[in-house]
Amino acid sequence: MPIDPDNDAAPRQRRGHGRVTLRDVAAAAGVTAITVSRYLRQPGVVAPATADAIQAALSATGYVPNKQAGVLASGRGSIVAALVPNLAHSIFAETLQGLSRKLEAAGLELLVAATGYSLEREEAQIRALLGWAPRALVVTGRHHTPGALKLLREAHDGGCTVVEMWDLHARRQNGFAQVGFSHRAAGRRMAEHLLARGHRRLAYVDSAVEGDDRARERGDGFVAAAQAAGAEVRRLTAPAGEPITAGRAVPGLLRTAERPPTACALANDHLACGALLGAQALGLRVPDDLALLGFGDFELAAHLAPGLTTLAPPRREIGERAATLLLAEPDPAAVPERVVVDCPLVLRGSS
Amino acid sequence: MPIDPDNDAAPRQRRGHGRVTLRDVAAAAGVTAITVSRYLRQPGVVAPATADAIQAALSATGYVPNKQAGVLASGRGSIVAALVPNLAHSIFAETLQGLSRKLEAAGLELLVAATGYSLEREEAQIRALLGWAPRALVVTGRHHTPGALKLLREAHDGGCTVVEMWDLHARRQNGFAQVGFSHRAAGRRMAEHLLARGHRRLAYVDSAVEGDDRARERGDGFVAAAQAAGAEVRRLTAPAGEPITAGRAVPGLLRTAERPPTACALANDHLACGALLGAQALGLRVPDDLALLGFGDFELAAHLAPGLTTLAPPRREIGERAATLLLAEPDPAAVPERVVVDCPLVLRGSS
DNA sequence: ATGAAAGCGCTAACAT
DNA sequence: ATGTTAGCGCTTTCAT
Repeated sequence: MPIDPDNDAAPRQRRGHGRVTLRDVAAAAGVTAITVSRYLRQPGVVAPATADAIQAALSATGYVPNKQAGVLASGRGSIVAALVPNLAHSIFAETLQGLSRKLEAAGLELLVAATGYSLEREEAQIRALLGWAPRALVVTGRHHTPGALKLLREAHDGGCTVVEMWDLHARRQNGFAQVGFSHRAAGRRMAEHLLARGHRRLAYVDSAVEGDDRARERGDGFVAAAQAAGAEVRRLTAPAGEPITAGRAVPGLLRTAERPPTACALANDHLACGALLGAQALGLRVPDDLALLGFGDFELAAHLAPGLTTLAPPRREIGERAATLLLAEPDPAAVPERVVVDCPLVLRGSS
Repeated sequence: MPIDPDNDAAPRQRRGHGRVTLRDVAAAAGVTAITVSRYLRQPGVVAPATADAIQAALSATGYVPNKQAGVLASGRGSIVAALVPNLAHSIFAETLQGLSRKLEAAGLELLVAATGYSLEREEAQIRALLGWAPRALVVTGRHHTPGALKLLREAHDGGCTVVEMWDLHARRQNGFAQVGFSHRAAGRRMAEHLLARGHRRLAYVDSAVEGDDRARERGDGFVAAAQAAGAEVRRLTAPAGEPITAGRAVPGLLRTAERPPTACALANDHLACGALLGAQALGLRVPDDLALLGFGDFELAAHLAPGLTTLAPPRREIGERAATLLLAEPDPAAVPERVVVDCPLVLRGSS
C-alpha cells in the first residue's frame, strides 16, 4: 500500500469518477496500462511473471473495465440492440430469451426496447439505440417508417448487422438479414385447414391491438384463401381489453349473423382460448357447432378441453437464429441471409 | 457542398469509423463542435441564427450522436441494467415491460440479462453490465453471491443506484433500494386462507426449478404458519418439465398419501392450473375434495372452472416502481428507499 | 514482450 | 453566445 504522493496540491479540475482504471491496475502491477490491456484481451502474450503480477493487481483493485472507453477506442462494441412490440408478450419474451441466451454465450449484451406496435416509436428507438454503435440491431417485422429504413440502411452500411425477425420479405426488399416466416402463407394455411375440414362459412377475428402488421397479414392470407376456394368469409375485430375476456365475447358476436360461420380463426391463442370458453358458455359444441383455430401455441392451448388447434411459431428459435445470424456475419459485403423457419399447424380437438 | 480539400495524401493511420461526427456537423454549420454539442443539450443557449444553421446541418448529415463518447466525457450515462431469472417468464417479462416504459419516457435505455436462477451467472452478469457504467442496476431478489454483493456495493458507492426487486429484506440488510413484498408473509397468508376455510391437512408444492428463492420462502412461510396452527402439512416437489403438465400430476401424487391433504398450495399458477385440471381428470371435485391455491394470478387462472384462487403480485407495478425509484434517487447519500407493494389474495372458486 | 504517443468523439472547465 | 484546451479510459499504431 504505497502512499499516494499526489495528494498535496489544491484539487484542481479533476474529472475522473473515482473508479479503478487500467492505469491504477498497471501501477499496482508495476507495468503500464497497455500491458494490462493486452493481458485482458490475450493473456498469452505477456510474460508469465507479468501475468501473475497483473492478475494479483486485478483482484486486489477489483477492476471493472470501462466498456465505453473500450468501444470508443477500438470501434468494436459488444452491444446488440433488439426492438420488439412488447416485452411482456409471451411470443416476444421467448424470442428475447432465446436471443439473450445465445448472446450471453458469445459475450455480448442485450439492449432492448418496446415499440408498442408504433412505427414512429420504433424510429425514435432505432435512432437512440444506434447511438451505442451496436454490433447488431434486431427489429421486429419488415415494415418501418422511411426514416427508420434510412437509419437501418446507414447502420448496415456502417457495419452493424441488421436483422428483421418474425416476418419475411418475399424478395429481400430491405436488404437486411431476416429470420421468420410468411404470415400471409400462415393465414392461408389456417383457411385451408378449415376448408379441408369441410367448412364453407369462415371468419377471421383480428385483435383490437392496432399496428400488429403480422396478424393483419395472416388475416389477409386467410380471407384470400377462403375466397379463392369460393367460401363465405367474414372478418371482424375482437373487443378491446384483456384478450381472453375479449375472446369470450367472440362466439356471441358470430351468432348474430344471419348465417353464422361454422369455423373461426383468431389473431392469437389468447383470443382463441377465450372464444373456446365463450362458445362453451353459450352451449355451443366445439368443434361441431363452431370450429376454432388459434395462433401462437401458448401453453394454455393444449390444456383446454378440447385442446385448441393452432399454429405454432418457433418463438424461441427465432431469437436463437437471429443470434446465430448476427454472430456469424462480420462481412458487410456478404448477401444478408434469409432464414425461413417453420410454423407448423398443431392439430388438437377444437377443429 | 464544398469539396473536401483533404483527400490528396496517402491514407495514413485513420481510425475513425466513417460515421458523421459532431465536427462534421459543426463544419457544415460554420461553427465549432462545442456549439453543436450545446445546441443538442440545451437548444436555447445558442443564437437563433446559429440554431437554424445547426439544425440544417444536423438533418443534412443525418448525425447520430455517439453515446460512448458522450458518457465517457460527461460521466453521465443513460443506461439502466436489469437482471431477471428469465426474460420469458410472464412475471418478469411484465416487470421489464413496466420498467422499460417508464425508462423510455425518461430517455433511458434498458440493458437486460437473464440469470437462469443462478447466482453465479448473476455475479458474472453484474460484472459485465457494470462495465457500461449504468446509471442504475436492477436485480431480482435479495440473495447474491459475496462477490456480487461486493460489486453491487462498489457500484452503489460509485453513484449507481442499485434496486433489488420482487423481494424485501426484513432490515435493509444490503443497503440497496428495494421494491417488492415478503414472500414468507405471502406463504403464511396462503396457509392462513386455507386454515380459515377449515382445512387441517395441507400441502405445499415446490416447482422443480432450482434457485427460485422466493418460491422456496413462500413454502417456508406456508409450512411455518400451518404448523403454528397445529395443522398437518407436507411439502413436495412437482415433477420436472413443462409446468402445467407437471401440475397435472400433482393430485395423483397427493392421493398416494395415507391421509391425503384436503388443500394444496403451489409455487405458481401454471402448476396450480395443471393441478386443477389433473384433479378434475381424476374425478376429484375442486374445492370440495381438494382445494387449490396458486401464486401469480396468470391470465389463465381466472378462466378455468372453477377459477383459481391465487395471490396476485403486482408484476407491472414492481417494474414501474423500480423505475420511479431509480429515476428519483440522484443523491447517493440518501437512505435507499424500501417500497412495499401489495400482493393481494384473489378469491375464486378453487378454494 | 513491453512501451510511448496519439486519438476514438464527446463534454467540462476555463476563457473571451 | 461562442471558442480553446484538455481529458474521459481505453486501444491503436509504431517503436524498441
